[in-house]
Amino acid sequence: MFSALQTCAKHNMASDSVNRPTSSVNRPTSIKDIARKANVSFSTVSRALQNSPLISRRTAEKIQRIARDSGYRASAVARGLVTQKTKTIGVVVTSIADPFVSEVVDGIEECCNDHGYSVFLANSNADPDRERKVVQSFAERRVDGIVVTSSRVGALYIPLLSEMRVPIVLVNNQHPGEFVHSVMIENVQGSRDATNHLIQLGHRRIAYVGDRFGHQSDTERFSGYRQALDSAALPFFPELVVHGDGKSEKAIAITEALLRLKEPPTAIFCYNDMTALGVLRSLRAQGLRIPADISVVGFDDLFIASYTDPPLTTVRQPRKRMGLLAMGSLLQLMGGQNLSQAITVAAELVVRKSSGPLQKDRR
Amino acid sequence: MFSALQTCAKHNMASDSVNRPTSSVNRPTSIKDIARKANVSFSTVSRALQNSPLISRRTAEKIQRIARDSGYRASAVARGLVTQKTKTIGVVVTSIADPFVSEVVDGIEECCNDHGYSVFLANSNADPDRERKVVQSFAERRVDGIVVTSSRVGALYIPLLSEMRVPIVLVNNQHPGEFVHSVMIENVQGSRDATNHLIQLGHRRIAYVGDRFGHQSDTERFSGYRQALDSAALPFFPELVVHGDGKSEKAIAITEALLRLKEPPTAIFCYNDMTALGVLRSLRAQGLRIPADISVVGFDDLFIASYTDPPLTTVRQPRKRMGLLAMGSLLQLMGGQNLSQAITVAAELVVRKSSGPLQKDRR
DNA sequence: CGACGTTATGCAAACGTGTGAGAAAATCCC
DNA sequence: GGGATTTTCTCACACGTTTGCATAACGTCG
Repeated sequence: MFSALQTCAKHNMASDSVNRPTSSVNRPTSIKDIARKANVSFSTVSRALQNSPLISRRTAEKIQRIARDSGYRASAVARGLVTQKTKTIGVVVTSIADPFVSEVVDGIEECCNDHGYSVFLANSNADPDRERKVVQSFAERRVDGIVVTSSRVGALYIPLLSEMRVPIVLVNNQHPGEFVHSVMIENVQGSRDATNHLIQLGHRRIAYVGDRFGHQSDTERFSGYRQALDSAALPFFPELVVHGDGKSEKAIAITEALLRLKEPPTAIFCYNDMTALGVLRSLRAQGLRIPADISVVGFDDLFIASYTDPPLTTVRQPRKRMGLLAMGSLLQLMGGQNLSQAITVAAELVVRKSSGPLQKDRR
Repeated sequence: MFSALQTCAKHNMASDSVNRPTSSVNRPTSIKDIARKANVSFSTVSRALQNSPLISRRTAEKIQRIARDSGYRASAVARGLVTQKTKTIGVVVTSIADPFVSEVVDGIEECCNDHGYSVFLANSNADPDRERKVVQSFAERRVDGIVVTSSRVGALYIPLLSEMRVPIVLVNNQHPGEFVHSVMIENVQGSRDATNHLIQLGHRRIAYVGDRFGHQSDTERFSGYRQALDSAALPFFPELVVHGDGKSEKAIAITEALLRLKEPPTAIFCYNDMTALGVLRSLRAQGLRIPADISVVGFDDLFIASYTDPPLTTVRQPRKRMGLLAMGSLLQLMGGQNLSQAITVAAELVVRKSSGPLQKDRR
């Protein structure tokens, strides 16, 4: 047996030194090249570069110098094959061009970079098929973990999660469910704060322009609006609640309809800033002064919110921090810890110039 | 020799079947698992899954069925190791949260996805050190190509490029140089069109609010502005040219100074939309009507441009298309083709409501 | 019936790294 | 000075694929 192994080894080495000179494809310098230059075996090189205590300082320093001088970069793919860890995570987003998403990704990337991970980015375009394909590609890449942002198909991940054995964290997902880990904004508290703010300014007829009916975040924000009305003992007017689609065009038509009511609202709380943008434009087109004639409040605090005319009062989602938190959870999960709780993040009311007391006199 | 190989093989197989049951780490199913289930060698499985003509239809179908049923995903990392192609590209951006950048990345990602590539995303935060580290990490990952967006340190890549042998494409880079491939917006043409537009509206005193002095894109946009004045035989007033920093706060102060001139401009052409945002806000604060009293034109056509009051006339950069083009070039380069030309993309004037003829009478 | 193509499959060598086991060398202790 | 111990390094295997080459199975033809 022993002699067989010997022969085997010799054969390997022979074929090795025969093959080497024919490397016309110009591979990147490998650990073997360094070993040859340093006159040690390549496993010594491997240990030296990891600062293993098994290697003497002198040898280690010599090897490290040679490696540096010859611009050697250890292959992460070879390392990943043997360690079964790629130090890689996959990020699935609906669209990276969405400003909400891109800031979350900013946070994720920063955290990854600090911990030696690289991030694979993939758009799903909100298409479940595409989303499935993307996750499969992550499976082939053998990512160590996955973050999914703003997906509407969280349920999809439950079977996938059991199939590929990597942790998944969802950010602002539609149905966070119980099987997966998630980071969520406090929709209820945020919109309660926003509505309370309007109530304190003296408003009694406050409209809510929502997203499509049935979407979880819309339901939650509406619920915060109701809670604020109730705890102020204000009446709820069903005709002041309208469903949009989270975009500004639709909001324009909706606003016109609201203004045509016998008793129009004196304030409009919007599902998000994009909706508020449409509302603002429509109000201006009608010649109304903001906030003297009518107040507007948004949700998200997109970058644009401080540049509207007047600057928009809105509810801030700390997007980058949410990305950091998601990645923090993922790191813990990948480290084998078993946290089960979903993280929620407080939403912060940002008061600007689009909300104020009603001023009928000056009309 | 032959018997040595035999022994070697037997040894391998023996150790293999001994080790297998101890796999308590729960690895993903590998090609060998499939081979065992299908009662064929694992190389047959490999060929069957690639639809190699060497495998009979019957066997191939059987294997494919088994693979599908057991949720097998071939390891891209193992494949990458042997093929020396990872089907992976690296994207370096200054900040993914920048709306310009994120749309370029959107285009890149789309193109990658269509061609079976995955994208590694990394922020450089405009820090050259960080940028170097990021590229080194890409080198370790053995990416097949690199795209860099909006970097100010293009020169950095020339040595790096020769060290790691992968093609690089730059998008809107500061100094595209001659050694690398790039996609650039037509700054000169774009700002010439914008300035001409103002001239045709009857403006004679047109200010230019630039970026920091010395930045290439600023120099080019200023040059387009000069060309338009010259070819219309209009005088050039140095006092109407001011350097900002591409952000809106600075633009506010600059605008105030411009209005304090003995003969203030009747139109302001801005280096970018962010600058224009500051200009608009400042003009509004002074009680000026736009465009009746003064016209404003931006550059970039950020999403926000159509939501300002009034909507901003600006020059569009087709960001997503630039991403697609960059990735298209990269695909060709990775395919071994040797394109040497830099791609330039036409900028398109988008006329909205912030520009118009002067109306002194109605003041 | 044997020589010879074809076709379908298996074998084994890579790819570049990590790592446990053990050999060799150096050092120490009595 | 010889064995014990420590230090330093090497061997060989593994990770999960792809792929050139060998070969077995199966006609086909002279």
